[in-house]
Amino acid sequence: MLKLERQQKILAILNKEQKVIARELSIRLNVSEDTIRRDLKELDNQGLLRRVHSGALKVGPPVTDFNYRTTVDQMTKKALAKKALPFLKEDSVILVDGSTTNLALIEQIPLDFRATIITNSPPIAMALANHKNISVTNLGGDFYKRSMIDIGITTYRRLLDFRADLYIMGIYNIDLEAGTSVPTIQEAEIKKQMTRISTEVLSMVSTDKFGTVSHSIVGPIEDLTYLITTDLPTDIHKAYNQKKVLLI
Amino acid sequence: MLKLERQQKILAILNKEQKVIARELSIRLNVSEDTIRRDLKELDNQGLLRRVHSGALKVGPPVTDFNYRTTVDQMTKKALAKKALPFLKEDSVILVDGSTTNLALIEQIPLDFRATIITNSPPIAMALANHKNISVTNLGGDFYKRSMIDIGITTYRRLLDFRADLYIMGIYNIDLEAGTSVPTIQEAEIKKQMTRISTEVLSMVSTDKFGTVSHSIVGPIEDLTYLITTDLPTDIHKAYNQKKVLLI
DNA sequence: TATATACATGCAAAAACACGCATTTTTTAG
DNA sequence: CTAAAAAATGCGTGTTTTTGCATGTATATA
Repeated sequence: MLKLERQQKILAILNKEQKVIARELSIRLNVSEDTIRRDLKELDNQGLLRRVHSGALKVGPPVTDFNYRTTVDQMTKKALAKKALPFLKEDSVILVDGSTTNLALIEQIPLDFRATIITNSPPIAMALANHKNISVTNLGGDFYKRSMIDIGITTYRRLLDFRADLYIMGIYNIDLEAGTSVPTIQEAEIKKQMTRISTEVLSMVSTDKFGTVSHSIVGPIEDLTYLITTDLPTDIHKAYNQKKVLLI
Repeated sequence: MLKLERQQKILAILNKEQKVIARELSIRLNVSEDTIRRDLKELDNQGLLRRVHSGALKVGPPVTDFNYRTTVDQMTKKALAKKALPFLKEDSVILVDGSTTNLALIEQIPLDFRATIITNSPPIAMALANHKNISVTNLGGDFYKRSMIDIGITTYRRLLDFRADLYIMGIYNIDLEAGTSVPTIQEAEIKKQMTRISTEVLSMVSTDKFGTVSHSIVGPIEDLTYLITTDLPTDIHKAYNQKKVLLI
């Protein structure tokens, strides 16, 4: 059986049964569990399913999915946010895209902080409702519910009207060679453009995302000005220090 | 059963029943209490529920004063929403602006309803996250936090690109002679434009808003196609029936 | 205070997993 | 059509995750 054909079948089964179990699939499709695991990993990178221990789940519904996207717990996110906070300069223009980690950062911003924030993420705009001195601009566009962000052509074109001092990029996957990547091409395009119009780029990354690659490439590591991490193994730390990115 | 699947089930149960008890869950989900406890701990770390002795409680959405701006109680809003719902046609393009009453309506829409919804209200977009058959477009613009809507020139200009079958207008003030009005001129301009590009206009109004006027006029009563009300005094009812608006 | 219940911790077994490597299959180039 | 290259697959090995249980501790309720 062809690889692609098999993966289609997996998706079909998943669509019907809401979940799949690796061991079961290896029997039903007459291949080894390793092959199934490899398939599931690829499909997960393409955002077509959600890989979990022993199998995979159908993607969505969006709200739960949005909450569950990262396996990282609130503690890690808060730690990252705390380290990133000093890089937000008062009275600057900050571009923020959607991710639960970015949301955690936004929630840490002092209530009297002065800045202009541009975002394509409605949850992030709403989280800033109580900050009197932050003016918020929503980019708008086609609302992509799974990530709770606006994407598409109109979002892209709106970006042409802006310049930002700092872009806080939400990271799905990061790899030393491949750079940063995301499951959908629309998201990748938006992130590329956001990078282009910003002087500096900051990203917060939890350890488990290192060395993972997804379907659509956003850009090389060099695009990042600051890379905020916690508990990074020394070998990875060394490797990234070669690149011209400020590792925090 | 897959771990994540189980955790999703716990959240679903919690969402329905407001609280869960560890011992109960271990029976309902066929796992040991230890496993349930571990699940609850993880979910608590992710901030998805609040762990308490013997079980867990539902964690409400973060409260903003936006939720309580209007004096009208949730009951009235739900009653209005129920009356308005039949006017939403499947497969139509619906323009919705921000208001707590409109939000209540959106929340009543069946999960499988098919439509295109355009809005300048992030909360409304987010409320539609679970409706698979509704495509949502965010207008974007300057985020006006007090009303949680996007306003300003860019919002206005984005509206030039759209046509809608129905515009659901949030009402601040309504008066027989003065028509509908809002506190800020920006909101008025947006509402005017939304009216222009829509075939029909629907508004839900609670009794206390009748006979009130605000700073910026949106338009005459005749602009409204449908006016949804409850418990309207007969004298007001009669007066409005003179105008060519369908009073419900 | 007494007693049952809930809890944290450590441990062990089973299952699932990642990784390297050899083998097979498919694709590409000549 | 054939040979080389690339990709996909399966297997062995060691590691990680998940789960349930046993033990001792903490907490609630009468």
